Amino acid sequence: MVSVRRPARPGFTLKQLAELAGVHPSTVSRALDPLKHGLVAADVADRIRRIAEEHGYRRNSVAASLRTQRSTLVGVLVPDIANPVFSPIISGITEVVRGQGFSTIVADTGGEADSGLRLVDELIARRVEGLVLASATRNDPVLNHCLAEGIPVVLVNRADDLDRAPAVVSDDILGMRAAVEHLHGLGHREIGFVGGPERLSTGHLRRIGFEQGLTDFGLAFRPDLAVEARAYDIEAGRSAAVDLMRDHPELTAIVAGNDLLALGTCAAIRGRGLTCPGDVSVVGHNDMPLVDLVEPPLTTIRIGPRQMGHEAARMLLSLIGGEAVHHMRVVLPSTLIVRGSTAPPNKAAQRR
Amino acid sequence: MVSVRRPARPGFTLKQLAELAGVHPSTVSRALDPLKHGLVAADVADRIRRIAEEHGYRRNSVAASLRTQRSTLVGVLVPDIANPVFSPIISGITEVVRGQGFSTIVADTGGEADSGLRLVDELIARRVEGLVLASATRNDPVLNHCLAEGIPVVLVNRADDLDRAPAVVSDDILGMRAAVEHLHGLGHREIGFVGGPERLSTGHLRRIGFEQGLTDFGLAFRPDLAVEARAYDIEAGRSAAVDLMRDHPELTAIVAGNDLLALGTCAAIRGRGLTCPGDVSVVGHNDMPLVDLVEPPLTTIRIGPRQMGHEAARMLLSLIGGEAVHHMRVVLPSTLIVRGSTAPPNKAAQRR
DNA sequence: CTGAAAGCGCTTACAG
DNA sequence: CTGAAAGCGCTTACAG
Repeated sequence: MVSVRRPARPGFTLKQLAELAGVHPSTVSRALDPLKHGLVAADVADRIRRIAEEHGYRRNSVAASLRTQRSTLVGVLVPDIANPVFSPIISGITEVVRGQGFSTIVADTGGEADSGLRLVDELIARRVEGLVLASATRNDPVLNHCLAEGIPVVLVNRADDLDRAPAVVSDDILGMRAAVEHLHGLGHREIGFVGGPERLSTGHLRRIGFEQGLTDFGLAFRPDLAVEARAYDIEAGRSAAVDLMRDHPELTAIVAGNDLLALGTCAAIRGRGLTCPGDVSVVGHNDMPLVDLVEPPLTTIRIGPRQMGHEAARMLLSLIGGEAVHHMRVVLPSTLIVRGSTAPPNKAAQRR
Repeated sequence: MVSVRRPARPGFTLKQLAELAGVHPSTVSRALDPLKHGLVAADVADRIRRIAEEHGYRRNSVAASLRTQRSTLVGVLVPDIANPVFSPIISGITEVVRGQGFSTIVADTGGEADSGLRLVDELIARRVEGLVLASATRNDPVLNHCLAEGIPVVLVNRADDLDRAPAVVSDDILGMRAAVEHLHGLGHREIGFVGGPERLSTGHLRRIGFEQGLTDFGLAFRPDLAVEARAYDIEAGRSAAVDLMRDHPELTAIVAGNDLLALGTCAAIRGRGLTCPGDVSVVGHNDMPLVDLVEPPLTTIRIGPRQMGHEAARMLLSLIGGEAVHHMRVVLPSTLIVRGSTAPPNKAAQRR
């Protein structure tokens, strides 16, 4: 069972503990520090720890932080904590930094740069030792600010255009090429793209990947085959897909920039009185929870958000430790997961 | 556009700023404190702020915290940050406390009491001023610990059996009664329950609500009509529903303790070669994202997790401010959302 | 192995 | 309106 500690005695400080133990505060400090209690005679250290326990001593890490100039705190900025892509990233980061005694402060920018800047200032005032930005745009004012402040910073899921900070991302380009390859293999030749915002590296690179995919298989790319949704959500995806299919009724397949855009695309397909995958196949990206249970179950590109968090945290800890980071962009592989939203093209649809 | 501040000068302290301005540090402290700069001559205050800006002064809130004995930090414990029920709760809490200058540290217990205790100790060492527990069981060791430590604490989503701490929850009982009412109205008379763990207030109260629902409509409750899933996830729901339907093939409807259990129940129904809602209707709880898009779209009870977060944060701030809290349990209403997973009973099914 | 001293960077009650 | 002093609770280089 769970051991319940002696209740805290409010205002019981290290100094008082030292008096009780009949030693100097510095000895108490050493005895209580796992890295230093070797410097103290074993019996003394034991006695101090026993008294600390009996009296419910609680170390004040605010005071320790001020003295050591280290907060053992890292900040994480996400554009939307409720977006299921970010929660495993956050967990992954926390898991790794906890191992080094760090805690994580998570802040939600709501996707707004102004709010991001305010939050970063607040985190800096709290002396966080480093920052992970999951919210970065391709040229991010918040990243500019962090760089100007000289605080260790790592990007995750999204990268900077100029690689001014290390980033851990999934292979956006290869993922979308795999999507096109899959559709081409099924026999599709008229393939469109509903992408995320171009100001985000994921929006930009996944579109590039789509284009490369077409080229890989000798299909002509024309700019109007790719539309840009104004946000990564279902409604923006639906709206963009409506436009795309209005201009391109010949399409038998659509690659989407993420799963929510894909779900919006499915809605747009139904809105035209068509079916997915009967008339139009759809591929998403991310493999977020429950997309295996929607109708039709979504074919998508699975990424490893938790691993991205792990890797980003490891890089941040290196940076904090003053080590050089050797890779400015760590690209994790992703996998095509084939489900029910893709099928060979319907001949009738092709004649439409 | 976004204004970029002068870069921080590392190690530039209030004392140095005071020297530059030719005033005493205490005057700088006052000039920079929005609540106190009225105490300083306007021209002096302006000059100080200008110099602070020019030199990239950054207040060290660690030092301020030590001096004032206030961290303006609150902690939030969740059992699983990746569970979409908790993200809006976290957002809601953060939104409210930010307004009072607080930041939020989120910690993920993974549902384990030991881990929760460790995390709470860490948060207390960081001198968080209060804690929101979204992870509480009906008799929670972590809550015991917080109570023993005397730290302000509020529960959210889940309550303590003895109401030893204020809690903000949705109306678990009424929600499940509404589910039964809906099914009864469709004509169902053989209704079962797949509930969450009884050690959680949601698991316990929703089952009670189910039982009351049966009684409301003159249907006999027998204990074996309700099974307990070992966790709030799809697989546990499936497994529990398999057992329930094996023992009760006559059921034409199943109420589930949350949406994931409901999705598991749907899987179990398909596993028996039956259909939902053709053979068995299913009702969930929470209305989590995407359950409107699964097949069949889930009939469920919608709660307001963000509002729960708001309310919990307001209560915590009151507690921190030393005010009395008048309601030990704030119960927010929930709403039945009817979708495709419920339909009138199939006569053939009833004869099975 | 232990102690004495200094100091991390702020804020605030007190005095003038 | 401003200054001087004290102190929040730790840690660590230095001395012995």
